[in-house]
Amino acid sequence: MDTKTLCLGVLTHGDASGYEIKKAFEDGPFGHIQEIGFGSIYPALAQLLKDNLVTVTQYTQEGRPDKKVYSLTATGRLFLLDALDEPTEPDKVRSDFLFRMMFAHLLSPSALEAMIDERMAVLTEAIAGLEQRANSGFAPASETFIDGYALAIYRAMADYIEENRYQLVSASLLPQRAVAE
Amino acid sequence: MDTKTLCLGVLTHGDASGYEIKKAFEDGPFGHIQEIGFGSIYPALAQLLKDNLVTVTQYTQEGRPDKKVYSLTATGRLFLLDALDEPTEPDKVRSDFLFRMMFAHLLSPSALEAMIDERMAVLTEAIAGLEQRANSGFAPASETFIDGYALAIYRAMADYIEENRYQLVSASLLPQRAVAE
DNA sequence: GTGATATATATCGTTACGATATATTATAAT
DNA sequence: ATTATAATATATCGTAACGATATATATCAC
Repeated sequence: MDTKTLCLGVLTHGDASGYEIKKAFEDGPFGHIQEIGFGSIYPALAQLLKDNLVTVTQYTQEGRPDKKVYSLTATGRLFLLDALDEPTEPDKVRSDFLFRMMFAHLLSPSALEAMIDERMAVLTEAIAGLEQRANSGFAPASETFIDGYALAIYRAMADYIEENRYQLVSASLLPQRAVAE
Repeated sequence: MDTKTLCLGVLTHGDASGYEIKKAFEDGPFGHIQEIGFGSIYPALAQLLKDNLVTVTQYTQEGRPDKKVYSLTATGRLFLLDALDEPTEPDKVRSDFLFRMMFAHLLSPSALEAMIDERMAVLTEAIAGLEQRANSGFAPASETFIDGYALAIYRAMADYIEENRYQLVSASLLPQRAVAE
């Protein structure tokens, strides 16, 4: 799923600027699907415009910079529908945290504990945020489903780490063979 | 965590070729951390060699292509240790599946069911593989921890989808407003 | 008042990704 | 028996994405 298709997806929820599309992938309804940066969004929007999959209207704002609001065209909508019909790619994960845990035996116990504590803090905060959102107002079925999915995963992560962290910490307390050899 | 550091990480487990490094990120101990392709690995190894973080020995094999086996240098090991000491980046996820679930209301019920069934099949297979590996032999604490972590997440995903899929399917049965408007 | 956060777009160099090419052997299927 | 596929092994190349940076203003907290 490339950035262009991702942008088209957000635009089905209503017209938006590049900045607003980014926000949708941060805290908004697309927040747990993936992250995208401005360096991907603006070139993608320029390309979509060239291909007539979106149109743009420029709004002059007082105080703030001009806003370019993009709208989906009929062709754009069909393009998205076609993309949705293609085979689903497997999920892609990259966990800097897990990579570090792979080298628990090379870390000092205190450094390791600090990493795990930091990770737990991030998870606890994410869980609290999702719980709050779940109890506040109405959302479309898809958003409720995805928020619940993310919540279930974060809880599973936090529970697992809390119950098994001692395994890594004891490995860290052993003589650091890999460094010594 | 860039590809170069990822490669150095694998090499702490012993000398390896580019091909073997890729395998380590497929089924091996690094399997649940992230994916990397040859297009990333070979240029990374060339760069590491240039920077004297690894050395290479070429083995002429009968039948098979020549094998270039890379070894970590002392400098390379220090480089990895320094990288491990830097702030941990947040996990990055990109889920083509969740993106599609966001548009459940635009899909036909049968297409949606097929996507969910396919996803469940992938998860069930991953869970079975991890359960088998958990009951077969001894592994370092870090690998046991990471496999258990992955297993906990896959189970949480499968359980959640099985219990909440009806929410999406009923949304799909409603008139497709977005297309009709 | 000073620094941080939010709004808003854009570019640019480096990285990474995905597809493809090449070559051989072992195994599986028809 | 023959054909196809998977596995072993390296490498490149065009495209896509990422991360940092630049620019500009307003609000908000300390």
